[in-house]
Amino acid sequence: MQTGFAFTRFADRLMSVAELSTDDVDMLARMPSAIRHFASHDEIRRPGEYASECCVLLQGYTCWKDDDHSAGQITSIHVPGDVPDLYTTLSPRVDARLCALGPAVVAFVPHRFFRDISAMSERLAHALSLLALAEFASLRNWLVILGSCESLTRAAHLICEITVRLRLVGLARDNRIPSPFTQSDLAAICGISPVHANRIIQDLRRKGLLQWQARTITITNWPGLVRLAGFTPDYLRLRQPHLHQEAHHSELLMTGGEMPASAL
Amino acid sequence: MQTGFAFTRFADRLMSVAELSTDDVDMLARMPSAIRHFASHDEIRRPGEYASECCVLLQGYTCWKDDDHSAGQITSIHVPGDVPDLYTTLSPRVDARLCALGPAVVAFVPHRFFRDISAMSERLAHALSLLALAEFASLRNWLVILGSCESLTRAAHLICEITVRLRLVGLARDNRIPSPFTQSDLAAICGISPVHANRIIQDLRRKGLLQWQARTITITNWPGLVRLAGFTPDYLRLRQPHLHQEAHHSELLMTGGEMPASAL
DNA sequence: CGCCTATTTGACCTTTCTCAATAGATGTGG
DNA sequence: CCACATCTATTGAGAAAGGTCAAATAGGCG
Repeated sequence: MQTGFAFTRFADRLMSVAELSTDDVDMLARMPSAIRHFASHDEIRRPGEYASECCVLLQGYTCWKDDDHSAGQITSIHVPGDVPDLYTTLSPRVDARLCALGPAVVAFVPHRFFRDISAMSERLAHALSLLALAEFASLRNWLVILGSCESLTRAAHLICEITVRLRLVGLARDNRIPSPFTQSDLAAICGISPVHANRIIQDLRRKGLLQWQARTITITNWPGLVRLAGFTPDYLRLRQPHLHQEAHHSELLMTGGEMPASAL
Repeated sequence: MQTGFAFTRFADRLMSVAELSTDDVDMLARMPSAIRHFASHDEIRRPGEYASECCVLLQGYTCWKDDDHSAGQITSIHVPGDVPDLYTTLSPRVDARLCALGPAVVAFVPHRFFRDISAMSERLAHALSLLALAEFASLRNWLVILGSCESLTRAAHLICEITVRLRLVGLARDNRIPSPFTQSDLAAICGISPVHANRIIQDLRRKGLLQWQARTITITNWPGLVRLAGFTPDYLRLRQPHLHQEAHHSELLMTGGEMPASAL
């Protein structure tokens, strides 16, 4: 993951769900931010806090973690460009724990900024709404996965989703994604035990779908992974610019040019 | 469940998350609505639809159901006063199936109404935001339950949640809640097979926690059910009016006067 | 009464968990 | 650069939870 100006990943993310004008992007470019670095498993937000700014993730991964019910279940993960606590602009109380999954770089952006750009551009206001709705839809989709898929499918789906979301902001162009998190982290996302997570990963390796070494996951058979996961990116509520939906999806799901849409 | 004017349950629901003035309530009372009745498992909204009004549930239960991944996993259920598709005011596209769980009565209220009251009352606008956030938090909580609890706990938690949510809008004052849905419906919520759901319910009965007959669940040991479920209503993001948090919770969790807060 | 749907039961199988131990990697201070 | 401490990954074995299939039973309703 390479560094750009603070706003660029966020702008990419917004444009993945809504169309923006160049004026809008210019406004985003004026995003004020205090940049902080976190080490793996550092706590970025804690339950009960009152936030006056939002966290725009610049590099790495973060997740919302719930500690209440025994296991530290992870409810969502975030990639660069995401704003995990965007909802605090509506009600500032934080009700879960935001943690870094691996080293992470975060820009703290005052709520005021989001209010200002919403007031200045109808289009940006709408884009922010869509971003929030996309997170809602993602959460619902993950709930479906947890409720109705076995663990192998869950893990495969997770890796597909991370890959596609990274691509949306210009990362993971090859089929390699950074995996600075542990297998236990993956287990906490998928709702399975760490031991079982390990067996699942070995299974994915044995099936020739991916490798996981040196803190990097290399997907060696993307169409196979997509098929195993039953992955379709509809739920990400992506804008489909100038493209028929199927064509757009196949583009996202392609491994770099070799795979026809029929692979779905 | 008894019928009132269309807006009353909705007003109760809003007041469970935010304080409203009498003016605000008067505005709600002018809610225009087209009332429709649905039979069990009827489809109220279907994926791909574009909504121009919201569904305010008046009587019965509804749920969002996802058909994509094999089993028809249910992602959330709603009680009277809830507005399952409130988010369509931000983006009208419906992306799941809204179904009646048992006979249900729904008021269709134009988006325009919600926009109008938001424009007229800052307080109401905020209340609507909080309502949306509460749904988000509920979803996240349910995801934690699915990811980290075994099926007995899931079912117990579900019944606790339904009971408390009914109480918020003045229903289920005794420890009886209507259960017009099938055990298969419960299974689709808890992410388990219908056969297993049946065994779980029998388990709850055998433990003396509840009865389920004549389309009614009678909770015979509320503190026991709460303890088994590890249920705490924090995630519902309820307003705690004039009460210390613990006191408020114990009030909600009480069976009608006999149970001290220490039961938690 | 008879049909249809929902609930219940039993048997068997698969998935997943837990516990416990081993091996590998990473990082730190000497 | 090594030795040690620590965290992470891996493996095995036994047990628990949950799924599937099939059949029997019980309600509800025309």
